[in-house]
Amino acid sequence: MPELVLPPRTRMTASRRAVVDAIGAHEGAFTVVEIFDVAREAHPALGLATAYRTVELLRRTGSVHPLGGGSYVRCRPDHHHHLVCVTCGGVEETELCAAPSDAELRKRHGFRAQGHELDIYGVCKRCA
Amino acid sequence: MPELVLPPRTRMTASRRAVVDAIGAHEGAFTVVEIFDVAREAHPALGLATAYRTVELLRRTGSVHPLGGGSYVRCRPDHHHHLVCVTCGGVEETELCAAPSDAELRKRHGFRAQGHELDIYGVCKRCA
DNA sequence: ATAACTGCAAACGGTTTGCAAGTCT
DNA sequence: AGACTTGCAAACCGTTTGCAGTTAT
Repeated sequence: MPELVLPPRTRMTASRRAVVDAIGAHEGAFTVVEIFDVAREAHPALGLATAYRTVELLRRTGSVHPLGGGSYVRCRPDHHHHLVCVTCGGVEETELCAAPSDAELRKRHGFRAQGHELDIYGVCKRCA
Repeated sequence: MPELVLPPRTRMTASRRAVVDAIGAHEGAFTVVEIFDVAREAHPALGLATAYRTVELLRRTGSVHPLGGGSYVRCRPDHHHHLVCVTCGGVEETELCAAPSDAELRKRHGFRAQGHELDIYGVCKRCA
């Protein structure tokens, strides 16, 4: 289970607890607004700006990863991808990640995604 | 070479030509604003809204694919991904696609992406 | 002739920011 | 006390839309 960690010198307050717990309980990709709606049930005074700020803190520690289009996923320790150089054959790892959203896969294919593997082909820095 | 095709009942005008040509000449991922800037050199009267509308037309025919975060790629005919069911082992294809942007890979890793392969694992519709 | 298309400017919606009040240590 | 955090509302910015004039077929 990946941990959801805040950066140093930050406090775990009731507002942040609500946001972190909502993310921890969520399956698959999420948007800040989705998390906000859930977190507000536990902590009705929560403001949307605080939800955005808390997700940003989690992103800084690498606890969550933006997929683009406003959606995020919790990062898993074993979740990384490969940059394969077509010139020298070298393989490098990257934590950069993007994949079709769970919602889109569900809607278009009835498919419930659990994880993915991504290999990117191109020319590495040394060969460029 | 993937074709850039407009939907039926649409006209190929000078404005659209400029946008389509700019996309055709572009390598890798692009944003609408980037394409707009290039297309406007060929057709200075071009409006930003028309650039957005034209990219949307190309998306409808599957000629380009949104990656999220506002960036797009031209779709290639051989560019599709796999949905692998962890229950029955079946493999389904999808045209849904997302990958880290070329710009991000370049900035973070000095890597020049050319293509990628993506396998998504989960539970298919029949097994759900 | 007429349905499609255009640029413009205003509207929109998600995200960020400034700030004065409140809270944790 | 003092740094950190909050919710609010205003600002921001990329994108979409309404519209009156123009163009392709």
